[in-house]
Amino acid sequence: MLTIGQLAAHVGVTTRAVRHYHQRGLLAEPDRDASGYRRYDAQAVVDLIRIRTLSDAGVPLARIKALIHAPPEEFSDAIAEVDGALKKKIRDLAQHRRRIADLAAGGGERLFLPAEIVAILDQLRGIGVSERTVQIERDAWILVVALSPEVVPEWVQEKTSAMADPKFRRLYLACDEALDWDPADPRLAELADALRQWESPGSADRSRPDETLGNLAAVSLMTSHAASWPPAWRRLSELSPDHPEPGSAAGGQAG
Amino acid sequence: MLTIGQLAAHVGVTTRAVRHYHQRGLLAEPDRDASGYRRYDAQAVVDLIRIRTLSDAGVPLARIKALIHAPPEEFSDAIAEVDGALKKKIRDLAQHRRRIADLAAGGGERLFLPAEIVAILDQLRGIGVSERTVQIERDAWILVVALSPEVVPEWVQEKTSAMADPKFRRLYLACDEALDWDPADPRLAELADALRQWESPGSADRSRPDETLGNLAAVSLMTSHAASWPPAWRRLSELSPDHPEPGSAAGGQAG
DNA sequence: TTGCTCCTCACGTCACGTGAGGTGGC
DNA sequence: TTGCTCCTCACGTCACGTGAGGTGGC
Repeated sequence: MLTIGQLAAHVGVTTRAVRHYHQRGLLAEPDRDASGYRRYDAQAVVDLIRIRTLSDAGVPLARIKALIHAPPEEFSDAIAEVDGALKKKIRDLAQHRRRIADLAAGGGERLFLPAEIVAILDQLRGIGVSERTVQIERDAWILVVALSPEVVPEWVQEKTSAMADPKFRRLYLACDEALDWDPADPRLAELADALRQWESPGSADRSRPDETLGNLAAVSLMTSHAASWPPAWRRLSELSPDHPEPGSAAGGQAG
Repeated sequence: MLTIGQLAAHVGVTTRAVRHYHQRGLLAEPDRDASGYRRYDAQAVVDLIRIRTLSDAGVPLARIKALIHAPPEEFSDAIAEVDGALKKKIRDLAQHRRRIADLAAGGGERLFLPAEIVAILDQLRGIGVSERTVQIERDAWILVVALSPEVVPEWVQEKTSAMADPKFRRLYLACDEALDWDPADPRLAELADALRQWESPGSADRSRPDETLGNLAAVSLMTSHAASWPPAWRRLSELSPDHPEPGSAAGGQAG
């Protein structure tokens, strides 16, 4: 016969856990000895290991209580279900390992943006765009993805084909340099003109009305986001009334 | 700018969780709009995803709070540690899958007894011992393993070599048949004589004092366990004063 | 006698869940 | 006007952990 401490130690749980299982009605209260101590037989070891095996597998105590007294068929069905849940949990944990690895790798844009957009940001870095501007572009994309995920494929397409145009790349770099200019700087007007003159390579292929309607929400979102832009860019935006977002992720425009 | 619902939905958490992170100081409280609603920018999305990635990986919120403001080196050290914990958790879950599979497989003695003892029990079943007697033997072993694990290898050895002796096997089966006899049945005295006459094959090789001292605790344990035996076996025990446990797991005796 | 185990309350913990009661936006 | 989202308390949940205060066994 075992004391509660011997039972608990052998099964690898605390005495508090054993008492908790008594309280919840999972494990039968054993007889007491002369001094009121609980005395356990071998069956209690078997019962406790069963309880622990299920509990360690993630089964809630209330469910374990029901399963203990369930017919064999219901029990084995439940076990199959628990096994499926464990498999899923293992897959999830493997996924979490990949995600914290992304976290460690420099902060990991992969965590909060789809791969195509990460590729665009890397391309910007590749042509020499400053990290500050890349961050502004990144933040714009994050908001677009969060609020209007349905426009993302189209916008990515436009941005990608724009990036293939050397003129666009030059304009983007020019906006990048203008980041800290005085809003009264006369060169901003020139830059605004150049932006207006640049034509998106893909823009001729699309039907205007669809695009306008589809982007309405996203454009208004970008406009509110523009509040956090540097002064020079806000001025640039005022100088280009057709283009409310000079440095944004919005399709076909330099930033 | 995002409302709390939009932010939460995009990151895949509840609004309650976001407010909880504000309360715990993990996520900065953003500015409010005219009607007192929280308004989030892209950085909040980034911060929340970071928090969630760590939390999903099992890092306590208090630790996440410290890590967010930690230098990069401490951060990556912590990530490595978290990754190790995840690896361990995955191994543990794989182990739990194996254990619930044992549970489903007929209740699984493998769960609460070492393999060599399971083999002994299966051998008993193989020679035709009743399931009731096997259960008594099983329960005896469970108590021995729990209370005196150090004697187990020796007792297993003795029991295994005894089982190789045809005379022992016949005696064991005889005790099995005697399970429900009347305690006054005269055949019990004959059986007790036969038990006394049987000599363990390995007993001549051992030094008596060592054995006696080493088994003292276990023997007294078996004696208390004997209280749960059927009446005929208790009588058998009285008739064999040298052998207090006729049907027990104790080395060298028939059961 | 000392240290260890056992006993029974009963409050604490962790990361939120879940109404309760009320207001703002479309 | 209706339904949905937002707001702030504040108590509830799950599986125990952790003393508090006291007694029994070696």
